[in-house]
Amino acid sequence: MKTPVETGFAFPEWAYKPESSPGSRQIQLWHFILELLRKEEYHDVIAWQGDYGEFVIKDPDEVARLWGARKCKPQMNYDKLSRALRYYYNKRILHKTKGKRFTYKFNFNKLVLVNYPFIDMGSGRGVPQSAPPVPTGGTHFRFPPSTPSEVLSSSEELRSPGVFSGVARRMARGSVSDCSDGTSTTSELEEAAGADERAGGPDRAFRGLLPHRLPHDSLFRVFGGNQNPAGLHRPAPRVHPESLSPFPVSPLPGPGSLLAPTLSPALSMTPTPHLAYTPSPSLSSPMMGSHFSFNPEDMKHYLQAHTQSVYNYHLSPRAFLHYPNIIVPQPHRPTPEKAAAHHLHAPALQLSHPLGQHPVGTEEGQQHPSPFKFKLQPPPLGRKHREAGSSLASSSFHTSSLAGSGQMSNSAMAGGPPKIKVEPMSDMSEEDVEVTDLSEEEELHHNEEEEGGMGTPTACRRHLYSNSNHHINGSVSCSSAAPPPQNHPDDDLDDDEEVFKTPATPPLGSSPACTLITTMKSEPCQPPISPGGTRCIPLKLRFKRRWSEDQRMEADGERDEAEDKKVKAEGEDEVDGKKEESARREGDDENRGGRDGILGLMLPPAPTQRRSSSELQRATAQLSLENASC
DNA sequence: TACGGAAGCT
DNA sequence: AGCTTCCGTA
Repeated sequence: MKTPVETGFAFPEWAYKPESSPGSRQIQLWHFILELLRKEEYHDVIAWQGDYGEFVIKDPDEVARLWGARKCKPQMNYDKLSRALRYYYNKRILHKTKGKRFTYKFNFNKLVLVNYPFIDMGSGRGVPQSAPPVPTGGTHFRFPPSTPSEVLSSSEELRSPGVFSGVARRMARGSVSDCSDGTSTTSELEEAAGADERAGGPDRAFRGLLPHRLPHDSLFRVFGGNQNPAGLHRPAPRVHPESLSPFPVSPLPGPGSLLAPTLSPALSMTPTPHLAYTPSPSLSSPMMGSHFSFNPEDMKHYLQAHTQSVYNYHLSPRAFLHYPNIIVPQPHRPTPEKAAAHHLHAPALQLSHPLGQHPVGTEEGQQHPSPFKFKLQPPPLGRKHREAGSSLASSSFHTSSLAGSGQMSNSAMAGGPPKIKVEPMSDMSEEDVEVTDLSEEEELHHNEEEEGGMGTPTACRRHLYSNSNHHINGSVSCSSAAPPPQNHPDDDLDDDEEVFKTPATPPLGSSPACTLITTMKSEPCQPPISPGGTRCIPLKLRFKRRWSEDQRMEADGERDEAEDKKVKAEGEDEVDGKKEESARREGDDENRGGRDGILGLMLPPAPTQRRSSSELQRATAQLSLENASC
């Protein structure tokens, strides 16, 4: 096995430039943390530990000092640093590992998104510059440099996945340069970096991080794995308890790896797709074939994967929509079947895929030529909100509504009430949650069926949920037929919360939509997608729904948050006290929904579509066409 | 030790 | 936006 992590991971420079800080050259704390984590020399100060993505600050004062040096804030201390970290809770970049001192955990989902912020599929020419060793020559992928300057140096920097190896370091330097502390982290880091480079160059660094060379794909995968935190399957992942990167990468290079039992379902779900799409040949191969190509299909998969990630991780679907420069080539329309086929190829993956794919993915993704803007940071709800979430309304779901949620819900719900043990909402940590999905197998079957036949991609969004967190077993499946939908038990509200929040109304399509989120809500799940081709519709619906939500979200987003907060404030006491109970009640009441997870399910009234955009329409139209084909 | 509001800075 | 600083609370 390789240690994924050894040094840490490599994020392409652009990874460090979240949309959130466009243009900002200042290093962000989380970037900095990753940087430290990546350097062995800092392992005594901060290191990966525990679950994937989980790290412990061994020497808070030192970390604070380093951070202060980097930011030229001599007054920095752990108290302040930790405040900044807490600030990330809301952004969902991090969450605290409860019960473990100075231990936090990254939400790689977001990071993942960040990783592939700009994909220009439109032009066939793009190549993933940032991508590590890219197997295939011409890919459509292109990772535009955040800044022009970066572009210049791009080749190398971008190329190396090693995070700081290239740009990051530079950035660091630049940012730090002003401060001439001697202690500045920057210099230290730089040195380290230099060492790395000398040693092997970017590639090397990269390798160090991941098992083989993990391309972005790998990263995705990893993330997925990480995400699963549930620890469900944790089996394979971590090689070294400590130095490790958050990515539990499966040792298996090829598709097999994906499928590998060890991988958690979650992995398969989220990550898998990614893998498929990833550039790296070895990894990607499973689904796509031996080599990854940036052809439309691949891209589609890729998008799907992203989508999945979004859903899985509770990222707001909006993210996709907003995705800045994603241009999906519209080559030939990918047939759903194909997508399915891909999924099928990788069994394990498949399972996961179904869910994930649909959501945005595949068809949608491909179909839409229009560029989406991606927002990395969905409006985070406060914990309380989430917890209270149940209260529901507040947040409302973002959800993903779209398909993702729908399916998810379906699958989750449909899947029969999986028994899930969920911790009180309050606790989001994945670790804590244990979920058992009784219906896993069934779900899986269903999924297969769906994919294969009905396929819809939709089917399994649920996995996302589960994957994302809770699926312990790893089996991820979506149950199409399953009866009572269960909400997903989500433990990790952080990640999931958004997901759960779905608009209550199923706007667009009511129908078939079992797949749609609607299901989640209350209706027992209707058979998700009926084999008859329903799926086509669902996609549209989903798409629309998503769109609607997206629209709504944007409009309401801030407001919602505010409301949430209010709610929280108002109801907090009550909610807190009752969280668990209420959650359960909800579950019981609705029955369909999972218990706790359900909270999220409780959806607020459906938002009305506020507006439509030409792009959307176009996309929809395209989807329709595709569907028609179905 | 941790959380999160509030205000302020860049 | 992304912290930084301060502070009250648990």
